Amino acid sequence: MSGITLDRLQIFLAVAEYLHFTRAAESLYLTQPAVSAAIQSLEDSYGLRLFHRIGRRVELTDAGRLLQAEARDILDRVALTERGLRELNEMQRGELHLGSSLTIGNYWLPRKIGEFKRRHPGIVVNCTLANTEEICTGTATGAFDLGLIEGEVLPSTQRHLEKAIVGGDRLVIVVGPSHPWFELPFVETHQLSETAWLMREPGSGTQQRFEEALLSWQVDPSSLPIALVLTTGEMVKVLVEEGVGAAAISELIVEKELQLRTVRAVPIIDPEQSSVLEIRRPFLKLRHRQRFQTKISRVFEQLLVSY
Amino acid sequence: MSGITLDRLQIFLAVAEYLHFTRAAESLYLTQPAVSAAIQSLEDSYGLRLFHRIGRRVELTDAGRLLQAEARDILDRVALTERGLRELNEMQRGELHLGSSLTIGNYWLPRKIGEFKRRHPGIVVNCTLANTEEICTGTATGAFDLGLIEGEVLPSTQRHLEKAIVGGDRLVIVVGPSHPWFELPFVETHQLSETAWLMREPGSGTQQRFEEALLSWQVDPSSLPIALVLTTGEMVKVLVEEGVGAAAISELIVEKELQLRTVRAVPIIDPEQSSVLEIRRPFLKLRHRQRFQTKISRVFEQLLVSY
DNA sequence: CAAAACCATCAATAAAATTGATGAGAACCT
DNA sequence: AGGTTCTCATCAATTTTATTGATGGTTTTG
Repeated sequence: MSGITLDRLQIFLAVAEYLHFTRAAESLYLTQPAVSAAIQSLEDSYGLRLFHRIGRRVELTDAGRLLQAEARDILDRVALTERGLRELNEMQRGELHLGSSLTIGNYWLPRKIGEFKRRHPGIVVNCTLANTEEICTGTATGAFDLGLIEGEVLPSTQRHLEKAIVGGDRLVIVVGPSHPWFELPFVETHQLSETAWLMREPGSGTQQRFEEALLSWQVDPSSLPIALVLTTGEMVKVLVEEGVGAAAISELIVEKELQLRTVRAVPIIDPEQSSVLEIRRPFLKLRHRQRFQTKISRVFEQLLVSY
Repeated sequence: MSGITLDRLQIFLAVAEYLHFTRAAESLYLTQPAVSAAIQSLEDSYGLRLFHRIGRRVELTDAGRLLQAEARDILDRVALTERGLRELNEMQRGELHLGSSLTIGNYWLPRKIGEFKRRHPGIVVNCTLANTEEICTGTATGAFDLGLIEGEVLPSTQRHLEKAIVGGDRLVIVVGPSHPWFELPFVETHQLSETAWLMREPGSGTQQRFEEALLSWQVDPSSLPIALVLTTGEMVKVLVEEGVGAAAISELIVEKELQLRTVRAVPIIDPEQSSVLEIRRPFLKLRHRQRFQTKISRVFEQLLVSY
């Protein structure tokens, strides 16, 4: 009895089109009285007539013509909105906000994103590279749908975040062609302090993991002669190629260089057990515990763990 | 259970505004479960979530933000349509939203509104006084049916607005009875710097126009000794009566005082041409270019330009 | 002038929204 | 920590609303 509803507008439009209550009713799979009632409630709400009932013919009044134009507009708008929501759900469009730490973002994630874009070209993927700390807080506050880090989760955000391993890499000890180790089949742990080292800065995940590994091999990290401290893996790589020293670096960063033999990954051997030592490092996927996850985010997550 | 309805959009918007189901329910005089049900049926219809439920906090999702914008648009449209229908009925009820700058609103518009109310007593006239900028944006966004300003149209809104001159006023130079100029037949432009001045603040339309006029008379505005800067014409008027100094002020504001001879409007003469100088200023009527104009608005507009 | 077409009306039914009460989970406050 | 409060989800019952099928009155048509 009260006011405009979308159903009534729909009915009104049908009547305005056919100028015929019964036919309009049929076209909407309704009965004729339902249509009459709908039109009447519109008319009663505003104290005017939308149709002239001239005998058994129906014509639009001025008010009816006004409403017809408006109703079309409104219903079009609603249809557009529905389509927008549906598309959002069916992943024909939408956004995915990723936050990733540097190594993952530069060397591991691009393939995943590429695959995702291939399957869902309509989705805009927005990937922010930052340090672990920023990825954790960003994921906790909702700036990112998913976060990817190599290191440990920032403790203050741990409560809000769910983590899972989605991959990993190895740190390898690399040297350039002019380095004495380049031709050696392997190096033993106690030899590590016999060369100059290129290091990442202390805060970096790579550096932390490397020192952790050294300790587990009973090597004192401070016994290694440090030639230079650099802030990106890129710089380390180039200087290793130049022969400035040895470095621990993600295998992902030097993949091409290893193929081209401009650097070599020297196996490290534990002399007591004669076993090859490896420095493995997990990649963590972070997600807010409670925040609702969009379908897009779920699908991407699926893709991350799939291979 | 199915699809969009206007009621549900209304409910959704309230929740999106308050980010609080219970408060949204109260604001609409509903119970909280009704609100929950409405939101859920929207969410279920499209298989997505509109709100993050994080603990006891509620946040909009991307989909929610999309819907919020659309819903506002749709409901605005519907409201406009409803108004249009009501007003079409007869001009016996309805609303007219005016936005006006201060001088016009206080001294010029009341007569117009009075005349309009005499002819159409059933129409509720709602007149908002604000500065030029707010009138422009309000008219552009549809908060006002018509806007009235003295100055220039805000550039960022110009695209949406249609302007027309509907009147104007003159700025007059006034002094109180104790002022030396009170008895002079006229004052020449070069004498203007020989008295203290009461000014409006720099942003005001009156002040802008006055300085513009001074420049056109080859008088440097900064050469005028400023006694006081005030934020309303009212205050300026009273202090001029007290003899504190001279001021440029709309003739409309001092109409009664001129009659009572508590202030005098001193003619300003260009000494070279011996001609009386005037500061005229147009009043502009603003209207949205595309938005549907109600009958009431059209009628009022007619009245504005009629005399 | 009868027959058909058409919309309005009505009582009965079906559907839907709304309510009030309750529960579960998280945040807040000692 | 532990109790309290806040908040949204859920549920059965109720009220409101929409729809139906049948019918009646009016106008057009043949």
